Amino acid sequence: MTPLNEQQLELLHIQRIEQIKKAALKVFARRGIIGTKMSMIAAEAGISQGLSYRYFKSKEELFITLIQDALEEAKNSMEQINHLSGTPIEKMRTLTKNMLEDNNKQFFMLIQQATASDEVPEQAQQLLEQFSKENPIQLLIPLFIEGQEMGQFCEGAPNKLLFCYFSIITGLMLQEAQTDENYWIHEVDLLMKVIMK
Amino acid sequence: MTPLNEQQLELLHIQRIEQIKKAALKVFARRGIIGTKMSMIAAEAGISQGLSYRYFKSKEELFITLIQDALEEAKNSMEQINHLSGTPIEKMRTLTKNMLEDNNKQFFMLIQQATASDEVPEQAQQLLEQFSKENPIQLLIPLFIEGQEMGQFCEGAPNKLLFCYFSIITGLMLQEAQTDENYWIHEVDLLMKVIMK
Amino acid sequence: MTPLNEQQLELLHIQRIEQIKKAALKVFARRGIIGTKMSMIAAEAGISQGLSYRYFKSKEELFITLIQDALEEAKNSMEQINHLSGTPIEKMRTLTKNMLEDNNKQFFMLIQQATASDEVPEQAQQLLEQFSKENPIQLLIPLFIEGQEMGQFCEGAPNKLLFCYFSIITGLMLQEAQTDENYWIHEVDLLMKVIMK
Amino acid sequence: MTPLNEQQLELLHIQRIEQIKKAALKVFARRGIIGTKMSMIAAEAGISQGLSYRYFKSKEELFITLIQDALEEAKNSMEQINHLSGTPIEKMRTLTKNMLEDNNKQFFMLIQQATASDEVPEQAQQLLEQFSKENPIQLLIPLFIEGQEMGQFCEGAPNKLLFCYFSIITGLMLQEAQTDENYWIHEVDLLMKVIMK
DNA sequence: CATGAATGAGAGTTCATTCAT
DNA sequence: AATGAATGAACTCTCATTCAT
Repeated sequence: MTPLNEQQLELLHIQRIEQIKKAALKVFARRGIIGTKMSMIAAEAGISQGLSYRYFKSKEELFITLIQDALEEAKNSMEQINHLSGTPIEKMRTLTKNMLEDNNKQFFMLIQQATASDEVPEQAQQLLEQFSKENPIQLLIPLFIEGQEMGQFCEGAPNKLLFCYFSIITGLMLQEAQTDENYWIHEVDLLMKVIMK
Repeated sequence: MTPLNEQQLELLHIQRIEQIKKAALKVFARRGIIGTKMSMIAAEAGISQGLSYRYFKSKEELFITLIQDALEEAKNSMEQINHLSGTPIEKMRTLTKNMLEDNNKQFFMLIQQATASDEVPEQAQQLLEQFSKENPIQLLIPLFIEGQEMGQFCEGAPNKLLFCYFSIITGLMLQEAQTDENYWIHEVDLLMKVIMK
Repeated sequence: MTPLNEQQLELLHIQRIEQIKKAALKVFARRGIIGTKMSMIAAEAGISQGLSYRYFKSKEELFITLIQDALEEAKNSMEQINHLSGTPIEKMRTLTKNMLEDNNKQFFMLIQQATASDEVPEQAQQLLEQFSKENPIQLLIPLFIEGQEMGQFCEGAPNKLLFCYFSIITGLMLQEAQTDENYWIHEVDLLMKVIMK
Repeated sequence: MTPLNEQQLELLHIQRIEQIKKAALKVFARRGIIGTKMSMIAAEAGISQGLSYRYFKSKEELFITLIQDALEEAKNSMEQINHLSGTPIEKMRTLTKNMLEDNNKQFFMLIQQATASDEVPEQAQQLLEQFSKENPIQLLIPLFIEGQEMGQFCEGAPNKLLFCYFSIITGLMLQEAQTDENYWIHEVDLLMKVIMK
């Protein structure tokens, strides 16, 4: 039993946190905060019931942490789109595929669960509202205008079109969430019809 | 010696049931079956906690009853569309507006909540599966084909287009569900873009 | 609607009380005070749920009243035995048959239920204790001694024999209570073996 | 890293179950299933309200388990009587003393409570009915006949005599149940008079 | 007087969180 | 650090009692 040095302990600590967060994300995304029992997360992570509490003060804190991650991830996705190369359509297609990917889908679902429920912790509520105010979706507007000017995208107020576009994504994910399938990732072009000419 | 006659009692009975169902629908639609406490429904209906149990054996039974109503309503909407007059586009527009109306929106949300959750009562589960099998959405396919033949609707497999179309509706409702606004009902035409040429 | 005069009202009042007491006795005797719902008594009496409360302040009061009646009845049975004619054995046989009769059986069961349960109202508890102290069973002791002197009854401490005798009665009633039969009333002599030579 | 090894945990688990069953038996035997609150059992066992639910799914399951134990115990008592040595009278005397012992008395009372109540869980009902059908009391009949042939027991249909005999036991226990005394265990011979010549 | 709808306190049960080991 | 047993607040549901009609 050689004691581990500080660095190794630190590493283990981080790994544990990630392990728990990953398990929690999977369960929260599917079942929401109320529908999720701490025992489910523990089972999913393969640890004991009490252990999560060494790393997160409460179920709420764990949920809030994940919401933060999810919003950050969402923001990143939006920001990075402008660094891609290609036409507006190609960029949107890439973004769409990215969102429908498994990992991001869980983040997306988590946000959806949180947005749709009245049961989210106060602080998560605030993060969501702040996100909604910052509205990173706005970051896509220049891209949209460019697309419209190029004649690729259809006419209309860009923010409305975008809102509509994200509604499809949301709706599809909810359907898919039940089936564990990844059908629509192959039908991206159909989804994009709503914004294309 | 009964102060009220049978007819009056029967009427009051029905009114109470409707009152409770209305309150329950509102809360269930927003919060799902687990997130909803019977005390919330009672408060919403302006009655005491115990009273609901004179009219519904349990929270589950109340929920199942509402799911039944919602599915019936959905089926009716689909069936009646063919009795409308007008072009396929006009018919779809009517259906869409109908769905986005407040009352139907709540039914829609309820079904969404039930479909998305693992915690629904067995019987509700079965009703949803049966509905899914019957797939009343199929009723719209002839309309779609007609629209495509008339050149109003875009090409593509009708069932995919329909699925996509309902995903938008779902997504929009979820967004709106939080705000109690009725914004998109005014933007029906934008939503229909996805199915139109 | 000729108004009834005071006497008639008084009569109705008494009849109602008897009606409720009779129904309550039947249900209490079988199910005990906790196992009995006021709605059961109402149903048995063929009246509405609320009506009992015009005649008895509470379920407890109704129960206590019946305990009083039962104890009184028991005392009477014991007292009257000495006014009967016949040998000690004949007297005991008469008493036994009397107890096993349907109406008295219910009183007996009620007392048994009350004695055996910890849930009886305070006041009922006191009545039972007082009865136990007065011990009307003692009234039978002279009869017993007479029987022993006549060589009809077996030897032994009369109070022990009596206690044992009543235990048989109790036990039999409990068995019969389940079956609604009146079997043992025909086997009185077997029961009496315990006290006879 | 588990502080206790598996064996120790297993042992603690069994001890807890026994602790809860013992407390529950004591309370159920006195108050029946309805009259018993889970909080009473918890208090009697010196544990918190929720803990019982780690070991028994519900109050009903706990009750059923105890009924099973009680019936098993009863059956064993009957079966073992034939393995004893001695005359029929001596055997019955042993059985009687055994039944009046404290632990068995509680089992007996539990069965009595369950038989007398309409509120027992379905499964407990079935166990009781099955026991009643198997009728282990029949096991005593050969002993009885032997006793009659030896001239120790009185004449008469053995099953009637046995029923009568058990009624005394039942009745006595009910009396004693209130007092926590063990008086009659010293007066076994008096009880046996009913079956003896 | 009589009804039965309505109330609300209290019981059974679950589960987030704590704690002994 | 890790386990899982133990706690107790909070939720669903029942039923004695009250009250409008």
